[in-house]
Amino acid sequence: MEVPPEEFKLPFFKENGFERKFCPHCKNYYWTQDHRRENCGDSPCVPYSFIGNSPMNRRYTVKEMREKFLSFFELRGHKRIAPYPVIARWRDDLMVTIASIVDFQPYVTEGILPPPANPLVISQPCLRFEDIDLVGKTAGRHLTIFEMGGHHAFNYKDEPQIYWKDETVRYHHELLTRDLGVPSEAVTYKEGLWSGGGNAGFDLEGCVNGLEISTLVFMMFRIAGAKFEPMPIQVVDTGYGIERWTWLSQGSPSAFHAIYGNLLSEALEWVNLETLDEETMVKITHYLKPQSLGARNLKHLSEITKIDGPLLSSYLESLESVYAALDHTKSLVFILSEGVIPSNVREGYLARLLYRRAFRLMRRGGVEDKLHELIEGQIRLWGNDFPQLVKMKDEIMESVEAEGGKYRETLRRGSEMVKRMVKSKKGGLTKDHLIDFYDSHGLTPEDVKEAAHEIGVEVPVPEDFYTLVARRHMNIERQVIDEEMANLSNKVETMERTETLFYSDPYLIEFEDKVVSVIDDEYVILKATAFFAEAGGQISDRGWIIKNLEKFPVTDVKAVNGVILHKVEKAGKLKPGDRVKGLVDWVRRTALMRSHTATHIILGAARRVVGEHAWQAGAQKGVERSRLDINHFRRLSIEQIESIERLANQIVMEGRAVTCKFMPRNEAEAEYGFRLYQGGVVPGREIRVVNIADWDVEACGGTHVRNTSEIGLIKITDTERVQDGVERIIFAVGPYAFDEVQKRDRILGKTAEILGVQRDHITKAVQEMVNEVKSTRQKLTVAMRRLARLDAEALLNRSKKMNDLNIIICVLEEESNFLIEIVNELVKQTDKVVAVLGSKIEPKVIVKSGEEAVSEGIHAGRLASEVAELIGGRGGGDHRFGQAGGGDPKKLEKETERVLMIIQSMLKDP
RNA sequence: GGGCCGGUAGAUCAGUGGUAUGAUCGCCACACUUGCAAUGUGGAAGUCGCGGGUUCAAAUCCCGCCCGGUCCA
Repeated sequence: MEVPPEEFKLPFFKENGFERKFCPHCKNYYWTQDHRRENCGDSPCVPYSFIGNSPMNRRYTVKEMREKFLSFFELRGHKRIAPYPVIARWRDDLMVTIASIVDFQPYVTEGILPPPANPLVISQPCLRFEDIDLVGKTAGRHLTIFEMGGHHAFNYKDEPQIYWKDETVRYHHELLTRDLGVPSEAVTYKEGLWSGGGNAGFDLEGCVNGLEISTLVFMMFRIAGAKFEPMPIQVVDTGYGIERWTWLSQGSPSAFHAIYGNLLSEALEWVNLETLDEETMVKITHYLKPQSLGARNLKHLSEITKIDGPLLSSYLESLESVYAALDHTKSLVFILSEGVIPSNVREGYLARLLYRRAFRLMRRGGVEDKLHELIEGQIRLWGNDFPQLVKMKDEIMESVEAEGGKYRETLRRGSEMVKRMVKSKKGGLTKDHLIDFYDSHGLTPEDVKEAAHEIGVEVPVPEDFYTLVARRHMNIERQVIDEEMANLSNKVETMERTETLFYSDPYLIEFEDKVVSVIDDEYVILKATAFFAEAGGQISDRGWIIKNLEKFPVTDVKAVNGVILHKVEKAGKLKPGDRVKGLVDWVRRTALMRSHTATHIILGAARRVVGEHAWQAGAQKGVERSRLDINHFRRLSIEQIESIERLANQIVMEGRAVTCKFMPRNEAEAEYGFRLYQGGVVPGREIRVVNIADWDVEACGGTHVRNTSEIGLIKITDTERVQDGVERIIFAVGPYAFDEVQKRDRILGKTAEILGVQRDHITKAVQEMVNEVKSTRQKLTVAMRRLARLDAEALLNRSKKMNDLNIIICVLEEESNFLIEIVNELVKQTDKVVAVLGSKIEPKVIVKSGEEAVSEGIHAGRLASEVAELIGGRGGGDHRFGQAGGGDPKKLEKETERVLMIIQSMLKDP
């Protein structure tokens, strides 16, 4: 979409002599006061000119710049808002907070909720992974984590405007030029279109001396599929890159110098780069590009820095690595501080990706042992401004240790695999092998190269490696649409929402009502209902709808767009307007209420036992069994499980009050924080908050008991690892928990009875018995072998002679396994033997040819095949050993002569 | 959530339809040694992840499940 030429004809530009010009490099329009200017002022159209030459009036740290920004807008009527988490748990369309406006989407931007203040100002840590490959290569223009300073104004129709384009640009210009001293002519405003998080609008990008420092978005569209629709409100959505402003103020060789200060110096020392003086770094900065430096550029840079080519190359690589490692570890600590566990799914994968990349970057310089020190350094550096980091420090470090162990294990296993592969493949490794190693085993081409190098084999790495990997992953996304739900959704579109009696009184069993509608002779809709529809992992109620004296079983209950549908047997007999009675299956419902409250209690207990990172990763509340999945980086130990169980039951015994109430989303978040969203995103302006006194608070739409004592008993029956980083706790409640305890007791009792020992001695008795069985099995094997030897001797004595070979053909009353033992014993005694042994017990014939017999031409497999034909079966094998089956081995007795003839014919002429 | 790789002795793994005489490390015993280590000799150790199917015959082929790893959203 093109920016309309009139879009930014602002009074501010006119008053101050700004002119709209066209940038021939990037083909964008921009506004400037400098009439001789020939470019938009953003890189790469123009090189950085602020490095070593800051246009600002003093140097700022990130903290100072953030404060400068926030207080500037505070003084101008904006309310300062605390930052939101970097993991966007309140959204189901985004994993991470990519911009400050994300905090207010979609409820505020859709006009459903009021903003926390209007206008407001915030400095929001944001994560972006699109350009992760460029981090470090561009001196800090690309980062995975940055703070976005945003001042936002929300303008509603029919209400006085807070402010819009003109005032936004005035604020920006004032802060930049008057407060920070940047010459007004140095500032350009480039026109563009920004979209993200479901909204879009035209924008102006503020640039100074080659650096884009802000994006001023005037959000007025909602993105619906491929179309832009107007939004109900107009939102000033600004993004000030706090780190870039800081960089600009310092004019330092890279943004990393400005952001990390001493932590960067420390890291540079690790890789012996502390000797690089600032002047040299500045020279180098201009050569840091996304693409690798060509030979000519390298030569040129080598001349101006007076550093040897190869040495310079290694400096550049180390510098990029240190830069990127700093960025990645900062991202990592922010993500981990919010309870994310590195794993192979969703946000866990982002944490793993960051850890592994950082590890590899550090390893390039041989300093991967310093990685955890660097991570601690990040917590120290940012902990003052973001106390969550300090609070979670121990958990972060523990999680990092666990992840480090896993990665080292992956590398160890991988390098062994590479070495084996290299040894077995004489032709060397191909591109496909490299891709396989990466895709299936997490080894980068560098890892493979290194492992192969250790055993003296060189592996070429293709330039376009990651493109090849990406190509392999290109496939069409399949979209599964629930047709039934879509169909129902259409049919209830115009209906009123059903009144939810189960919220006003969760203990209501029986109610009277009128049928509103019947859909497809299957679903009955009432005006109000006490039947709970499946939601939040709680399965639906069952029960009956009664008309006159006829009972109609309710087999399922669904909620579609707030309309509750009762799936009723023989629903066709019910008509709109019928007076009916609803009766909820109370045994089932009580069990579900107990399970649901118990789930919250166990989650609270798990958090206290394993740590704050124990977020709910999923849950299902059933009648007999329920389960709760939690985030954790290790298997739960027996002790931890017992502690969780003990704590949970303590809460049950204490009889704590459980309250459920609807609260405005803003208030609930302010009071309880984002931990509310354990069960995932909860839609709506008002959310239902379930509070177990001083134990656990969650946004939840389920039915709960009024007091924890009603649960009676919680028994954890099992835990399992659902996937990396997720532990599943399976439990039973109330009578089902009691049943479970009795059942276990019964099993123990029965076991003790069978063993004939007291319960306390079961373990010992079983151990002894297992030992006994093992030794008996050994003795049996020995005895069988001895028997087989005796049989072998006897058979050999009765054998027929052919040439110098002993021929044995007979049918025995033995299983084929034992026949195999016999023939093995036979060849131990002489290699001049051919044996064809049939079994009377199963349809099997075993054929064995001793080594001497083999060399004389007897092929056991072929013999087995021919014998099989005689007895009506099939068979085969190799030259030493054959077996046949399927026919009747007893026929062998009558066919002895024929078998002898076959053997005769196989013999080579002497 | 999807793709890919894997599951065989305590550990790491060979084993592409025909007897698990499996390999290395570790373990045990004995020998050598003042002792340890090293070495030598011998030995123990396996429901081939689970369930079905195909076949005369399956660790091996097919299907389903479970578990682990890994890449990508």
